[in-house]
Amino acid sequence: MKTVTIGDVAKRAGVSKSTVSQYLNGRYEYMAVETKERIKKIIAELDYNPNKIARSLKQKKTTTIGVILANILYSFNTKVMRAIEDICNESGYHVIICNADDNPEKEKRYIEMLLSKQVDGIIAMPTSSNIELYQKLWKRNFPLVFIDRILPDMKVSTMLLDNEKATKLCVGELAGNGYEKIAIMTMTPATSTPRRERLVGYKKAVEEYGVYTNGDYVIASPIKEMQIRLENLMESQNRPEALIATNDLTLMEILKYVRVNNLKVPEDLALIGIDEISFADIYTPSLSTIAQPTFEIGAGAAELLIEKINGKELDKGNVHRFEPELIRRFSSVKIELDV
Amino acid sequence: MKTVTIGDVAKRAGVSKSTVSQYLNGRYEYMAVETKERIKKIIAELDYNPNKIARSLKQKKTTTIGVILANILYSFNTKVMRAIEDICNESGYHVIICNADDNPEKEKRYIEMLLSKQVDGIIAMPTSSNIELYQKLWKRNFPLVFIDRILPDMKVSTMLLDNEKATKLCVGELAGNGYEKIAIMTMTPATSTPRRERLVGYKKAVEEYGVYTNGDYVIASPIKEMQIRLENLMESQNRPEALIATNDLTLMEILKYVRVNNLKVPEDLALIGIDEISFADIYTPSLSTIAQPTFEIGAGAAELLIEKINGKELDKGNVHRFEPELIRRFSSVKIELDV
DNA sequence: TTGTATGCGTTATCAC
DNA sequence: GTGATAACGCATACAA
Repeated sequence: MKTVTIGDVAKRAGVSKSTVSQYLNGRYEYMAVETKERIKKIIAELDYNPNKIARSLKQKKTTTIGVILANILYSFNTKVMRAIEDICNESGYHVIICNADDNPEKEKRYIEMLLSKQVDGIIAMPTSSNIELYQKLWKRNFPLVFIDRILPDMKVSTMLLDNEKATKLCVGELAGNGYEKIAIMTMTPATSTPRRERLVGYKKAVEEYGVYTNGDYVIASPIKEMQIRLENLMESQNRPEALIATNDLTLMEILKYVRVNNLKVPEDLALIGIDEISFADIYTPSLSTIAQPTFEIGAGAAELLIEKINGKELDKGNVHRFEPELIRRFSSVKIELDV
Repeated sequence: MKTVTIGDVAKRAGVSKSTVSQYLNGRYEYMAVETKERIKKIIAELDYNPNKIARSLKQKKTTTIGVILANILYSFNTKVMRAIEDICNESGYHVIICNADDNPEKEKRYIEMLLSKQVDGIIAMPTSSNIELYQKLWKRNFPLVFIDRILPDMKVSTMLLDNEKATKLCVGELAGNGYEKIAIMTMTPATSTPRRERLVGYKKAVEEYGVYTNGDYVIASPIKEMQIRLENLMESQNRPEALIATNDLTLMEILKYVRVNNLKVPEDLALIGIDEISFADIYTPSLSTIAQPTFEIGAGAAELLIEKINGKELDKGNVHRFEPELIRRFSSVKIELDV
């Protein structure tokens, strides 16, 4: 598979490399129609495909970006990724995917590899352990957009849900349906931006709506311990009537518990979860959720990044909050009569 | 952000570019320990990061591969992607993600862009409309591995499920539980490899197990028409006792129908689906499924591609079949007594 | 309108 | 042990 270069095309067409280059870059203005046609023909004949690596070297532009996220298997990330790729494809960018697994070492290696590959920009859901590295990029004015997480001490443009509002919607929905004892469950570590903010939103909302809460009603736990924590909660004398799941994985755990213990939803326990899950409409009862505008978040990040790459610095490190949307179904409703 | 090059390091260290290059590539053999240390220090000082684009140009190797799939949002694809990226990361490869949406035009553009970017190899779930293009690559001996779909007239290494066996397992499980009227539902177009093979498997198995079937029991339909088709099927006088969903999306549609019509599973309709869905264990009743070894398929494709890139052509275009696994739960069981 | 020369940052081949 | 120099394939002044 010996590669055919611009030189081969030039020779065969009896013109110089520059002329072919002109042709390739659409600068037909000062070109004879016949040369144009000849070059076109030869290119087809030789099946010539320009080497973008060489082009990138010269132009210092790769039309490639890197996306660093925890794990593409998580639904939010999958959707965000798809949105990013869509926008990038429209604009002629390629995207390199990096699953950093919230592992700072891995994240660091990815960042360095991406830079070394001269990507034009990076979109990341950053861990908080590579702050200096990101800070370096940011200071160099390297195109950078964060998703879902805010890092201290640097104003990098960030796209994320209005997390406080999301939990506020949860509490509001449950309170509005007459539930007064509302607990919340979240994954640990509870230090990442969304988890932290969602808890804050809960606390504020509980106060605002005047519903009951106590320390035991806020459960932050690793996935594996959730069943035990749920058991403790539900067997306490002050058991809640309703439970908020701060993300899809947590909701799944709660549903497992519900199933094993044969609880009736919402009679025994009303539920609402942040993140729209695939089976919300299929489950019985259907599950009320707070949907994130995942597509908008991903697309927004990609659009902004591309603007930055193109030097249109319309955004100087703002935090962009996206609206959560309550999708009311039946797991959060108050059932007065037996059905 | 003026970039620091190997030349800067060389100058500052008082050596030549060649020596720095040697250092970078770990050829310390003939290098004085002190030069080595000096270079090391300078590199740290200058925060030098080698430009892999330049390196790629010279070496004709980008350590990047492209993955072309229909849509990362589909669960099978997400998992396969994650597996590929894992293996690639271990081996120092980067992966560019391409959502072709089963659109031949898009697919073609992606292939050309990837080649133009000099990727070292491509993993694809190909449409059948770019056969000539793939054939060209294959003839050039360009590293290429397919997943999930077999294309005629070229022996490209392909990783996919033993699809016939998958539906055979479905029929076997249902028949073994005493169901005798077993229908199957698949998405159209039913021409892609897995859909075609799964139908074949069904037909063979129905014969083998001697259970009843007829033309109406094989439903191939676009997603949007499935509700109507299901209604027709279930309201016919010869309604099936059990239904096989050939993939997760189809199963979702069936579950919607079940919910709307308040059917009892498995009493009114037993179910089993190919693809392990996230809520199989949470749904009531739990859902029997045939799991694909998605991780193994993705990892296998990546490993083989990397071997090919490295010229270890251990595999000459074989078709690798992966074993489906029956996960028996309750939607396929025969209930004799009321519970 | 087209050609020549040079550089992009690196590696490879030889000398020294 | 180390250095000079020529590629890699393309783009861009500037010349013609």
